[in-house]
Amino acid sequence: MREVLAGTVTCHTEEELARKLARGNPLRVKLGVDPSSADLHLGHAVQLRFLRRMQDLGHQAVLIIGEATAMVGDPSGKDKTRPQLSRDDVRRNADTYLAQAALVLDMERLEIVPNSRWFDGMGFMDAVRLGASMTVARMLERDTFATRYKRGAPIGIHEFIYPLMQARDSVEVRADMEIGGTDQTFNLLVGRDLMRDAGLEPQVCVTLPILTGLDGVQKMSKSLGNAIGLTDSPRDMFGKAMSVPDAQMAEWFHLVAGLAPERVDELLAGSAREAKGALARRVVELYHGSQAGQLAAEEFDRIFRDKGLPDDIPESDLPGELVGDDGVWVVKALTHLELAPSSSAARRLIREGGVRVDGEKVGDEQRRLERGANCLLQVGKRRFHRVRVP
RNA sequence: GGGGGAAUGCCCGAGUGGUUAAUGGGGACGGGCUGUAAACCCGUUGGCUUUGCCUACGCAGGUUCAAAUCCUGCUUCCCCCA
Repeated sequence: MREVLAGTVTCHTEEELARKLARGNPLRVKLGVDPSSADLHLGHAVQLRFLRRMQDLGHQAVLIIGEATAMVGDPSGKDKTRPQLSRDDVRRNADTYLAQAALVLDMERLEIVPNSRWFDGMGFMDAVRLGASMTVARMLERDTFATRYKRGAPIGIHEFIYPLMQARDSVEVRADMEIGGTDQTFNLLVGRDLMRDAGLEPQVCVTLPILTGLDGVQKMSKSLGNAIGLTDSPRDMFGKAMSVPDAQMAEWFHLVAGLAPERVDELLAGSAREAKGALARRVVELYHGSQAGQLAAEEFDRIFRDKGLPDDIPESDLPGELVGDDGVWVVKALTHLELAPSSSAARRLIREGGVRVDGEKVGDEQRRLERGANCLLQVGKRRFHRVRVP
């Protein structure tokens, strides 16, 4: 029991969990994921890691791929309506999603179920019946709906359906436990109601903490640009982890590092710089192996402490059409390489002294790279690109 | 079904006929400081080979020498009444 609940926020209810565990059968632990975006980040990993722990404790993990629900869009924690995705988007996302989940879960012992399996077959009247199991008043109790309603922001009817669909999944897979972030509490609890209605023993609902993003303020989310993706390169992971605010370190250690609590206390008691280095290294190790962690740490020191160069600077040849008699205009090179979004922006960067060629600041917006040159472009402190001019 | 209000740049939000890519804040980016932290300081933040030109204030038209600002229609959202 203690092992199961370590690191969780709430559990509805602990008594029921104890009862289920006491029977000695493996629990069916459900996690629903909406492949609304293809990339998983450390925030998702908090839940995946919990699921993995349950697997290691001998329980059956059930991963629901929300093919149907993703097309509706989960209103949780959103202050506006989410876009609805097409089936193709969803399918495509689901594949990459699973590949990334494999970084954490034991895929051999994972039950993967798309919820389109039952929703595709449902008729309109079935959906109406599903709707009858919930009241508007209860929906409006929800924080996200309440605030949106009060503020006069739109709420689509389909958004009321979402929790019911998620709950229906629990009935279909006969979940013993469903896990989710704390923002999922309501959705998880609806699952209990529907299971009871269906004559099943209600699932236990376990909520997990929501990881704060790199900005230290908002929850980690790709669209907010404050996320570390599970497939980020070791260097990016390390660098991003180093930029986590100090105040967030303890949280990150607990939620993403998976280190022994004594070790965490020890690190936090020491120098902040060292502790964060250990955290960053740990993150890389988890997803790229211990050697990568070591290398990333060394490289980081070299680039940022010793102001050196990274190992693998991307290289490319500039296309011939950019080359004039006097070579390639730096501004064009920057936009072509996507080191700047537009040539106006590239000019600005030059003006601000943020562009270097072979380590030297470019002072002239008209600066060219000579024909046949092979030089190192740098934008800001961390973006490098080596180019050959034909 | 009737009445009223709103729509501005990445976001929030000023601006209600004329020195204007459009006050302010947030975010982001660049520079300085540093531990790629925080705090702080400075700068930038529509596009274009940029003394200039082009495109922008929901969409489409119109009035005017001149419109984000006025008029008409449309779209979307909100509120009140039914």
